Amino acid sequence: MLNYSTSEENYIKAVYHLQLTDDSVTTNEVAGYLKTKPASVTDMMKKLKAKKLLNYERYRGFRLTAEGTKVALGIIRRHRLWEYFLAEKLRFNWDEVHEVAEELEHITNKKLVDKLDEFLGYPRTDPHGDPIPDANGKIEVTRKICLTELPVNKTATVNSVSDQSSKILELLEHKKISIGTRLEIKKRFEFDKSLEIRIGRQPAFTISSQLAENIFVTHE
Amino acid sequence: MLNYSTSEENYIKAVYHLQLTDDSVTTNEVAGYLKTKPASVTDMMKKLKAKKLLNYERYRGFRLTAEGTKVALGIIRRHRLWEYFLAEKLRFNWDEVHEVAEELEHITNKKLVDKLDEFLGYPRTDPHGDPIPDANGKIEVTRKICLTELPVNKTATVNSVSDQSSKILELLEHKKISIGTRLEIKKRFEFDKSLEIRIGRQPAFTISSQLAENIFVTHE
DNA sequence: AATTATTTTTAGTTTTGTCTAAATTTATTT
DNA sequence: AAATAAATTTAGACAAAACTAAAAATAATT
Ligand SMILES: [Mn+2]
Ligand SMILES: [Mn+2]
Ligand SMILES: [Mn+2]
Ligand SMILES: [Mn+2]
Repeated sequence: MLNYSTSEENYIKAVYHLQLTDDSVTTNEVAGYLKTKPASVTDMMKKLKAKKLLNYERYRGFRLTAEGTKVALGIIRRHRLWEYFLAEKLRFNWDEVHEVAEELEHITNKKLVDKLDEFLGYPRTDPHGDPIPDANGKIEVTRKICLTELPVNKTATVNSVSDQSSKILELLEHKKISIGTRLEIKKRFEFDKSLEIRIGRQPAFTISSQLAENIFVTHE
Repeated sequence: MLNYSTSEENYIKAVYHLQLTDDSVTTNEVAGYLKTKPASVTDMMKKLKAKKLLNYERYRGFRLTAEGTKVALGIIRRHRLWEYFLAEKLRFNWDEVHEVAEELEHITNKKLVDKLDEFLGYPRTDPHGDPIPDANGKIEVTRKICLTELPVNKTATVNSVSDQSSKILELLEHKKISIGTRLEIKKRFEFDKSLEIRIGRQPAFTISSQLAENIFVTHE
């Protein structure tokens, strides 16, 4: 496996994340995601195409090749292992891990990564609930749904949260909701799409539609 | 404290290390140390002078300013904390830690470094026996001498080893010498400068002058 | 279908860090 | 004190990664 620059890696990862929801990724999407300019994206996409990491015909958008996907999963593995390390070992808050992991992920030394994985006890998910690819690049596909789609009275487990700011963290901590919390919806209110939810045997309480939209759960 | 590029940091650290033994550091010394060309060194020295990190008049060599020294100690702190982490937590061998730490040292996030220090239990020295600067940039000055200079029959403690290759590690492991080992010289042989040394009550054995030259000890 | 708007690409700069080759300065010999 | 050698700096080139502004292609409207 060849080595890629920090910049190349950031673009590869961006395309990977964007193509999860979108089948073809556009120049403007990548530019928006990385806070860079469209012209810079075009330059880099040409380079990554030349390295056979993505398919790209001009004006047609991009998708990672199998090789590109493998590279992306390596970066994501490192990113999430470091996030786990920062949260579990260094007691970082949930909203502080991402920024530092964004730098640590670019150190590709294989022994470092695999020994870190071992040291951490082979964690399955990062502090945001996202799955960590294993040393072979295999990643768990969790069929998660948005809390807004969960049927009433079906118990589900909080799997991940899409917004990762300190503002949502503050609210989630106050409501005592975290990754792994088991909960069920008792009632949905049509007027403001707010939800009445219950955790275990505790009294039910209400959460806003804005919060519910950012919570993802698994059930059955 | 401003932020410096990876490249700037590598040069700052090189000058720091070189000026420990040499009162003025030369262009060729830095080029040799960093495996770069003299012309590149001159370019960077101009830049670091402009940033007031070192004193430099052309053709006259360089020395770090107080500010430059502070920056250097920050880099060395990060380098040695990561070396300690790699050796103690990830069970890296002694000769494998340097290369990875060379990359990790450039992540300057203060919280990361200070929390790592706390997690490691505020270690005083790295796996090679070199002191780790504290969060304020204070570093212990150990009056260490080369084993070749230790008087006969004076017990001393192995403090550090200047060569950090796997070849010296192999030999030291075989001889059961490591950082912290207490030993004394029983006899020096003029012919080849070899030394007969003893560890505790064990039988004495011989080491070569080439090995002795790379071992540093403290005594009293 | 023609016009307008949006997206994407191209062309040309800029910054950082590296290099080679030539020029200059300093150090060492004769 | 010249002459020669070594070290250092300058000049000019190059690659990576970013940018702006203009051109080209595609998409959306009228
Ligand atoms: Mn990154
Ligand atoms: Mn994450
Ligand atoms: Mn380094
Ligand atoms: Mn060390």
